[in-house]
Parts: sequence; structure tokens; C-alpha cells
Amino acid sequence: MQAISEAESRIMEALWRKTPLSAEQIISTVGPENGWAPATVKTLITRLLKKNAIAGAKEDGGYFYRPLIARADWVQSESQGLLDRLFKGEVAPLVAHFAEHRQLSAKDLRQLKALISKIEDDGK
Amino acid sequence: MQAISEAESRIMEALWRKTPLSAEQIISTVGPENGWAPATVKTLITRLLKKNAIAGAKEDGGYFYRPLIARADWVQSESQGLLDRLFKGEVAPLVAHFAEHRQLSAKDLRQLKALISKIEDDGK
DNA sequence: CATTGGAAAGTACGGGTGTAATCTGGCAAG
DNA sequence: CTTGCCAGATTACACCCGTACTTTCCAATG
Repeated sequence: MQAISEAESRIMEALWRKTPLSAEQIISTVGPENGWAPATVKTLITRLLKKNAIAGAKEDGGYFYRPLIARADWVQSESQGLLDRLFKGEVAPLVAHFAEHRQLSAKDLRQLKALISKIEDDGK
Repeated sequence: MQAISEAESRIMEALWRKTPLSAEQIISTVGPENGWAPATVKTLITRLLKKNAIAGAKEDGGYFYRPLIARADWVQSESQGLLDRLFKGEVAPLVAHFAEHRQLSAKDLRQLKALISKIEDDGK
């Protein structure tokens, strides 16, 4: 249901990038990326199965895994937690923080302005 | 040096709110807040000492603890990690995400606009 | 100097995590 | 029908974390 660990999330990311994937494919993408033995990847897959975060099924000749939770949902709970714990749930201070630490690129600024305009237009 | 755990961060937050604090003070602020036995709080203090995240010293009649790392630094590494893992290091997509999930209050919008104006003025 | 009170260290223990090997059982191919 | 491969389960093990108690050691106080 919940609490996908860091290592497990690497598997999820692979499946979110491309779904479905066979065990073999997961191992060959995610293994080298992280320096994991095949057995390790299989353990992570097992744990994700147990957590109902993914499902495996045989389809047209092979056995494939698919994510059962949407990346957006996961991102939501992860980032919501951080926002609450560190910034009292307010988005602006978070952005201000990044701004102070020179983490706001010109590209970010452009995108942010566009985003704000869009939101205001929608509300109109 | 690193990796302050969730529970440990509660102690840090108390010390960041008011520094220095005695063990007694930490226990009586942080204990009830989290439903922790005094012994638990002391364990967390010990672990933070071992991690060099705080320091204890006797000063004018009592024994007091002070944080050794700045809250801003901690917030920085925590949020940077999330930003990198979830949003490829780009701030705008993060804000966009919150916007989509109705997490952007009117107040946030106001503050964001002010923030952006300020940044642009500074750059001028 | 002896006692005491508190800080720090040590011990405990169940659960999660990272890392990994092996066992098992069913399906497919020969 | 038998055999082999592969998914899933089991087992392993050290470390971190949450939760907590007990022991040790130092410093101040009487």
C-alpha cells in the first residue's frame, strides 16, 4: 500500500518510464544503473509485489510487470510530506528557499511565470 | 555528519526553535509533542551527538545542547534530494505538480508573484 | 570525602532496508 | 511424460530506526 523505499523506487521509475517490463528487462535496466546483482533486483520486485505496488502477469508469451500505483500519486505523497515537515505546507517558502540557494534557473523563472499566468487565466 | 532521521529531526526542530536547551527542556517539549518516553528522547539525543549534529556542554550551571548544523543546510539537502529524485532538479515542475493537486493557495500565489518580481528587480 | 544527580554509554528488541543466494513449484518445450 | 527454466517464496544477514531501560562515570554539593 505505502512506503516505497528508495531502492524500490528505482524499480518503479523504470516501470513508469516503460510499461510493462519483464523481470529480465527490469534487471538489465535497473541493475547496471545501480550496481545491483540480479538477485537484489528480484528481491525488490518481490517486496513491491507484496506491497501491491506492482503486479506481474503472463501476457502474450512472456511474464511482465506493471505498476499499480501512478507516479503522480507517489510524487504527491512524497512531496507533500516534505512540504509539510519543512515548510509548514506552504509552497511559496519552498520556492523562496530554492531561490536563495541559487537553485532557480532562468528556465525555472520563465516556466514559473507562465504557470502563474495560466493559473490566473483559468481562475478568471 | 549526515542522515538525520525523521524522529531525530524532531529534536533538531526543537533546538532550532530555541537554542540552547537542556535535556530536561528537550524532553518536556519534544516528548509530549510526539508521545515519547523520556528515555526515547535521550536515545535520540545520544544518536544526534554521535552524528555530530548537536553538541552538549555545561554552561553557567546547567548542561545545554546546541545544534551543530544549520536548519537551512538541512532543509537544503532534504529538499534538494527530493527535487532531484522526483523532478529532475527543476523547480517549475515541482510547483506545477502542487498546482495540479490544488496545493497552491491564493496566499502562495501572491507570495510567488512577489518573489518573482523581487528576483527580477534584483537581477536588473 | 562521600553521596547524588544527571549526562553519556551500553543493552535490548522488533521491524524495515539494502544486498544477496537458494528453494520450490508450475508451465512450456522437447 | 519428463525435464528445465523462471517467477515467486524463503532464508540470510548486517545495519538503521523507533522505542525504551539500565549502567557507568563525572562533577558538584553537602
